[in-house]
Amino acid sequence: MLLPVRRVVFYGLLGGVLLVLLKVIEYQYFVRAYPGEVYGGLVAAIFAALGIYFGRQGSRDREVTVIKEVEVRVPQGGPFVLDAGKLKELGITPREHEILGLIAEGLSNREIGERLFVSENTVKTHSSRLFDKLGVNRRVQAAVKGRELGLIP
Amino acid sequence: MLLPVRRVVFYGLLGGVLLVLLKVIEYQYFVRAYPGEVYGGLVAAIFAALGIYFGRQGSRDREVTVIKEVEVRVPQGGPFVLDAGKLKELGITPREHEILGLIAEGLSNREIGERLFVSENTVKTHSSRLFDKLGVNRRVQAAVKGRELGLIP
DNA sequence: CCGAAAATCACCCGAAAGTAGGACGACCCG
DNA sequence: CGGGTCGTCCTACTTTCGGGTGATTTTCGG
Repeated sequence: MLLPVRRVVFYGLLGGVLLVLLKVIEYQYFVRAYPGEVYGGLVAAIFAALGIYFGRQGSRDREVTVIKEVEVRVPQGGPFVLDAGKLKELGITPREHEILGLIAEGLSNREIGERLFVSENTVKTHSSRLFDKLGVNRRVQAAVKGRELGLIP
Repeated sequence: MLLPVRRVVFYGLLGGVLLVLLKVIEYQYFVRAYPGEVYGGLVAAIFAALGIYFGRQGSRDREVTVIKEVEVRVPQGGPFVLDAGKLKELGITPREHEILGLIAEGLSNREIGERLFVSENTVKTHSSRLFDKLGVNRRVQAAVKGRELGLIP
């Protein structure tokens, strides 16, 4: 979109050009052949059209900013540092650790399997062993404990 | 805002009135006193102004919805403060909130029922409605979202 | 290269979780 | 009073989880 000032200038120039143009053809046959009302009407129509065009142009992308606030809550509190020692201490393998993270995000075994391109059965095996190592028997508890131990954010 | 059809009609009528008006004053002194260019310029200016005005009118309330992401950092270091507004906003009842907390602790439905001295079925009903209100369909997701929204520690 | 650890997959079965619908009493409020 | 919300409980059904057992394949360090 052009700047308002520029448009005004452009508009003025265009108007001038048109007036000149009309004045030129005026001496041809137009105005002589038809009464003054046609002349006025023609000018009126042209400028009305131009006015509408530029008027719209000027307000085309005027934004009525409707603030649709989407809260992105960031549970901050310092950057997460993984407790690698705890992992080794509990004998948790990388794969199991990965699955722990996905469990804590609320994914089902099926979804985890799809994301990691393995079968649901595999996920179950991993999570089962993970639960053993964490000493829990439910995935929510695994998530809680994993967070407590600093294994996941 | 007027309807497009209506505006066109109104516009046409207004144009006619103006033409008539001009024709009337034409026989007074205006056109006789000034050359035809002034006449044309006048009409042009008037209609250009009208065009701009109505052009803008037509596109006045077109709104562009801008989605603004507002990051809200949840204070995590300090003591937990419950976001009671969120509770009301989501229509979560006290009982449902209570159950959300127990779910996030890793309790099973049966255990929750025992702790609250209600049947497991009741817990299921509550949690089911809770999931609806939170827009989730698994208890782990409920726990995650509940924490994100500041509903639980 | 060999073996242990890790990762993969399968099958079964019971328990838990979740879905869908209805029902009923308590309470509050216009 | 009627209507709305809340809490409670139920049946019936489907899906997901968790536990157990066993087996094959990858990977990687010694």
